Amino acid sequence: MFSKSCEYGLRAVIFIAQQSHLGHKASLTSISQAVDSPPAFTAKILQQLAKNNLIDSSKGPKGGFFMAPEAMKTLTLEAVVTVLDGDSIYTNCGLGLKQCNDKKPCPLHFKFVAIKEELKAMLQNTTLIMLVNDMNLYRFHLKR
Amino acid sequence: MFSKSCEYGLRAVIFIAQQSHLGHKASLTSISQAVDSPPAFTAKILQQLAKNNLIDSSKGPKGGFFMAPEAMKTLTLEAVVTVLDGDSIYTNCGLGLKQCNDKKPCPLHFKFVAIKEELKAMLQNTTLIMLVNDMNLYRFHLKR
DNA sequence: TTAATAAAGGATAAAATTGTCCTTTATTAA
DNA sequence: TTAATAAAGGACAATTTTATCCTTTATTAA
Repeated sequence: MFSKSCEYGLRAVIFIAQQSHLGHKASLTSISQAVDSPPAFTAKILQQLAKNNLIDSSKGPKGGFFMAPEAMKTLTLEAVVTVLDGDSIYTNCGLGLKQCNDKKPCPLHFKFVAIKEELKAMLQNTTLIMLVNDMNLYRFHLKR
Repeated sequence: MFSKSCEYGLRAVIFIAQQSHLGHKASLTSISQAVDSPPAFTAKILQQLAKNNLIDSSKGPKGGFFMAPEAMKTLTLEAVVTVLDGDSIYTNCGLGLKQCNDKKPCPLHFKFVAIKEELKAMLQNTTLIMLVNDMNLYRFHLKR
């Protein structure tokens, strides 16, 4: 479904949101341990997210990755996925046709549209603060 | 969503079904032209499908790939996807956790379950004969 | 102002996926 | 029985994705 980059990125962002909600910055080391992802590879992913302003970062001692409380309310999973994997999951043809739409559809076009819309809606409607709140109510996991 | 192998494979199988419904065998050359896929690569995919008995093949002049009318009624897209990509799309965790289920879920587990079930149902409920019939009623495309 | 800390960034490396080429095997028809 | 045809199969090549390592830059606190 998603690339490894995107899987690690989503897990990392959720962890960062959780920590930020507690008033803590998260270091690369703490993140890759918390979500069980390769540190150096995770660093690249976090760089990308920071460059696109989905998360904040600061260098030096007491530095790390974090999110403003405001950002947590507006940042959606869809934004994270779009930065890391592009919008191909929502927009691309299920059979891989370059041009596939209502006017010129593949045989599965109309069957896929509904599913892809649902996926997109789910990701668009889920903000990081929602997940942080969920995780305070229930035991959810970010590793293994 | 699907691998290239699976995209090509699905397109090829649909074309083969279409041709078989007309009483024709489809050669590798005709298939890769009809669905715009790399011939040698497509050959490997068709080999896999034939070895798993999703399609039939015969060598020599007048040979090619084909499906029995019976098979067309029972073969589903899900079977094709499972042979080429495995069941990871339906079963794997959206965040890439090795163990993610109702008892030990990731934060997105319950949100993903519905979507993955819908995708699986769609593929399971779509037989090749259905698509062949659809394509006789409406102009659907298998290339570009 | 220096030492320590931590992210940013560049250069590679490993692995997986995608893709090609060539030989072998089976089948058909002349 | 031979020549032509077409899939099967093996070996290899290119590309993309995943992953690592090392240097640079910024920040903090002593």
